[in-house]
Amino acid sequence: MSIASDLIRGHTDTIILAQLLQGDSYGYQINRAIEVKTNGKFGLKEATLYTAFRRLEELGWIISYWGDETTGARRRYYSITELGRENYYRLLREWELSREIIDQLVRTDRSL
Amino acid sequence: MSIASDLIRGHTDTIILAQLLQGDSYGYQINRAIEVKTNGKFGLKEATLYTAFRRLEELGWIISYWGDETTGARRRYYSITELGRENYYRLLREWELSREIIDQLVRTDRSL
DNA sequence: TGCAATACATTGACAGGCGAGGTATATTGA
DNA sequence: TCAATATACCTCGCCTGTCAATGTATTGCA
Repeated sequence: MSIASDLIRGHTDTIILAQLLQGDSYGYQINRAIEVKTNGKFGLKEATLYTAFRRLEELGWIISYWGDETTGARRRYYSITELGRENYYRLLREWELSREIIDQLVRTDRSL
Repeated sequence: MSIASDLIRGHTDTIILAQLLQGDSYGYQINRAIEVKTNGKFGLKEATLYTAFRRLEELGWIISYWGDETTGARRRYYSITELGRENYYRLLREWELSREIIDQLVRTDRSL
């Protein structure tokens, strides 16, 4: 069972920002890290990942630069900005709030 | 601070089904119950609510019937079906799984 | 009389996820 | 040697769910 698109929607930005908070990274590695973290249970689709990078860079939450690989495929690295950091913390709070609300609503309240 | 559309997306069906599991009800009342449950912090938009009813009925997860109000505005009542019940439990399990995964991913893992 | 509350419904715009397709380099093993 | 696999990036267009705006009708109350 994998996570439905609609359940992940709205969290991709936060997930990417959380990864970048650990240090600069590039698309492929970020997705690998996510897969490792979830024991292979989850990974962002490539199209989703790169769409998100474009969006986040346009918002000024991340900036990108090309790595100086002398061998192998080229890598575009991403770095979180101060604005990105601020928004990450905001999104995290929003998640925590909505998690509680959803948790309350998707259950029947026989026990209340 | 209210819940962003993208965070609620994918949960409306589960929320509605959870309400109907408590007994038959109609749109307006279901939304009232949700508002009460969350102390006014959250409510589904009408368009979202009625769109969801159409979708759920088409799926065969709920059925509807007109109430026999002799006074006041007419009410369309909804009832959860056996298929709806099964899917509710499935959606609940999916939420519990995705909640854990998202929770893990939106945080930095300094503590791990 | 006119306003708020109750109650339902539709339309069209919008945004994000993603399947499908594409490019290029390096390694490995049959 | 050369095909397959892994690494690494990217875009187009479809699909789906949310929601603002707008409309209808009834009832009660000031």
